[in-house]
Amino acid sequence: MVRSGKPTIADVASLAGVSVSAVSKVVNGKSGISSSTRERVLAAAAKLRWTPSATAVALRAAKTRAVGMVLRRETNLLSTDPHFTLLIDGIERELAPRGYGLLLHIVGEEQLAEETAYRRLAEEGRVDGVLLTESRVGDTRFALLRDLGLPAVLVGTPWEDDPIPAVRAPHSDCGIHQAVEHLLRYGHRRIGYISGPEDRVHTHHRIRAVEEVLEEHGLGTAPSVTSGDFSPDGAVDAVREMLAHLRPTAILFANDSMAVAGLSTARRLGVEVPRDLSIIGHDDLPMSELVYPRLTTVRQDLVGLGRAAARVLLAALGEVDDGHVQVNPPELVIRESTGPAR
Amino acid sequence: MVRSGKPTIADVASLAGVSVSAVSKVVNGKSGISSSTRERVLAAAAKLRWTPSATAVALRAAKTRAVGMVLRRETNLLSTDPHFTLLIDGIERELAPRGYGLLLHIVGEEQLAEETAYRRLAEEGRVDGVLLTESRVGDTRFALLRDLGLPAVLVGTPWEDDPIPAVRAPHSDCGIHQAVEHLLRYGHRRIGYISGPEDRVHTHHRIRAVEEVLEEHGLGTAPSVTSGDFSPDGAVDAVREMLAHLRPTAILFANDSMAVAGLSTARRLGVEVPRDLSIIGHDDLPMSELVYPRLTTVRQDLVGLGRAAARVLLAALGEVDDGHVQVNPPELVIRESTGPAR
DNA sequence: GTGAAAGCGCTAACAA
DNA sequence: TTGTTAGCGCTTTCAC
Repeated sequence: MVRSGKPTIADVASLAGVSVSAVSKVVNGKSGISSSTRERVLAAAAKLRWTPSATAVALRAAKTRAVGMVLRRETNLLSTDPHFTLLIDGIERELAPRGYGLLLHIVGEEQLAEETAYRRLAEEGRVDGVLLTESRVGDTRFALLRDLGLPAVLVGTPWEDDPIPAVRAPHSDCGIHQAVEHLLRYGHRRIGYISGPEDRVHTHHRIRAVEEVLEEHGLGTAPSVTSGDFSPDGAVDAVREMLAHLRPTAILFANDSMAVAGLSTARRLGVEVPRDLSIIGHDDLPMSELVYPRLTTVRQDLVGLGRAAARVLLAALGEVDDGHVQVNPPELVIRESTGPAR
Repeated sequence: MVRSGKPTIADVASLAGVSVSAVSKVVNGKSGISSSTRERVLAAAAKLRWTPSATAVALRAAKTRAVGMVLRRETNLLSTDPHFTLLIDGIERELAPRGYGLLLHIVGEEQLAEETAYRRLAEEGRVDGVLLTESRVGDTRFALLRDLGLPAVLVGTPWEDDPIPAVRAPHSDCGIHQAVEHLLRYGHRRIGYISGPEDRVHTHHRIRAVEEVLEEHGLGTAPSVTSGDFSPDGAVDAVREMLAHLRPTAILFANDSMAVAGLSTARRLGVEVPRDLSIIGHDDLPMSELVYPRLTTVRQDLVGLGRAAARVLLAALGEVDDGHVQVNPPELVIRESTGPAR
C-alpha cells in the first residue's frame, strides 16, 4: 500500500514500533533513549526518507531557521555589480551547514516597497533575522527593524554610530590608503576621486580616507571629488568633466564598474591608461582582470564579510557561540592600470 | 499592559470581540461575515499590526508559499556573471506581489552538495516548488525532483526532451542567426565560436544555430569551435589558440564575460577590434556597454525568462491561472566590436 | 451570521 | 527508558 503525501513523525514511530516522542528525541539527539530504540528509529526514518517538517518545527519553536535579505535594485546596480553575489556566497557558507535558509527579496527603488518587504518578513514571521547591506545616510531601516523586533546585522558602517550590530573589515581604510600612497609614489599629485552615491555611508568614509593620506603628505587640498552614482553612465560623465577641468593624472573610483567605464572613456578621449592617466577601482570583482589594461583595484573580502555577518546574526539567534569569522583587510591589488605620472 | 511576543489571531479576535474563526474568515475574504464584524476585525488587526503567521498557515495548508532555487558556484561563474541576478530579479517580480518568498541556496561544485540541497528543500518541506537553470547534458536534477515530488520549472531547454516544464524565449535561435548573418554581411568567412561548457544543453544548440546559418550560405564547413568553460581564463586561452590557427576574422562568444576577456586578449596580441577582428558576445549584460569598444552582443531577455519561469511554477502550484508571460526573443545588439572583414 | 473544536506535524512536560 | 498529551497559530467543518 502506498502512503500518500509526505511521511510524518507518526509514520516513523509506528514503523519503528515506538512512540512519537522517542522519534523526536532521537532526531534531536536528546538523551534518555536506549541504543536499540535509537537504531530502530534511525532505520525507520531512513526507510521512509523522513526528515522533520521545517514548518512544524518552525511553528513549534517559533523559529523559522531562515534569515532574510532585501535588496533594492537601484539604477541596475544589482546586475551591474556582482558585489551582492559575492556577499551572498559568503552568507550561504555559514547558513547552509547549519540548515538555515536565505530568503531573498528584490524590491524596486521605492522606499515603501523596501519597508513593506521588511514588515512582511517580520509580521508574517518568515525569518528569524535579517542581513542588511549598503548602509545609508540617515538609514531608517535600523529603526524599523528594531521596531519590528527583528534581529539584524549590517554589512558595513552604521550611520551615526547607530547601535545596530555591524561587521566590517579590519583596517577598513587601509586599502584606500595603500591606493593613494601607490599613486603618490608614482609621482601623482593631481588625483581625482569618483565617489559612490552621497547617500551611502561608506562614500563619506572613503573620501575622508583619501583626504587623510593626501594631507599626511602635505598635499593639503582635498581631492577633487565628483560624485558618481555608482552607475557606469554617471562615471562616464564624471570622468569627462574631471578630465576637462581638474586634469588629474590619476583617478580612483568607488567601484570596479565605474572604473571600467572610466577606462573606456579615457580611451575614447584618446587618453592612454596608464601612460596619461592611472586608474584604480574598488572591490576587485572578476571583471577587473578581464579588461585591458587589467585594473589596479582595492580588493575587498566580500565573501568574508558575508560570512562574518551571517555568523554574527547566527550568534545573535543563539545558533553559534562565537560570532567571529576572519575577514581579510582590504588591500591594493596592483595590475596594469596604474603607472608613473607623466 | 504590554503584550509580549507577536500578536496572534486570538488577540485580534478578543480585541474585536469576535471568535477566531470570524477573524480568519475576514482575512481570507470568505463570505458569511457581516460588514460590521468585518470592520471591527480589520480595525483590531490593524491596531495590533497583526498578519497571519506564515508558519502556521504553512503548517495548516501544507504549503509554504515559497519557492527554492539552488545555484552551483562553479569556476566563479556566479560572481563573474550577473546572469543569475537578472534571472532572480525577474523571478521576484512574479513572486513578491503574490506573497511568495524565494529561498536561495548556493552550493559548492560537488554534485552531492547540490542533490543534498534539493533533498532537504523537499524533505523538510521548505518550499512548494523549485526553479532550475543551466540545463545540463544528462541532467539528473529533473529525475531527482520528480522522485522527491517537488514541482519544478526549468529556465532553458531540457536535456533530451525531458518532460520537465520549461520556459525559453520565442525564436530562441534567432539572436545567434542574426549575429552570424551580421558577420556574413560584413564579409566575414572565417568565423570562430567559443562555446560554453560542453555539459550545458544550450552549448550544443547554439553551436548548431551557428552552423545552420553558415550552411545556409554555402559555407558548408562547421565553424571552428573551441570549447570554453565559460570562464574568462578559458576564453583567453581559447582565443590565443584560435587566433594562432584558424586565424578567424570574427569570433562569437557564448557569454559576455568571455567576450570581454577576448577583447583584452586581442588587444594584448596587437589585434585591433573591430579592424582586425570582430567580436560578438552573448546576453547583453551591463558590462558590454562599459568596455571599449562597446560590445556587439546577442541580447537575452533574462528578466523576462525569470518572470515566465516563476509564472509557470506559480500556475503549477495553482496560484495563478495563466502561466503566460511575454518573453522577448533574443536579438542582436550592434555596437562597436564588429565591423567589416579586413 | 457566528462560534466551538478538531487537527496540520512537531516538541517538551509530565506520567508511568 | 518510554509513552501520553497539550499546544504552537491557524483554517475549516459543523453546530447553532
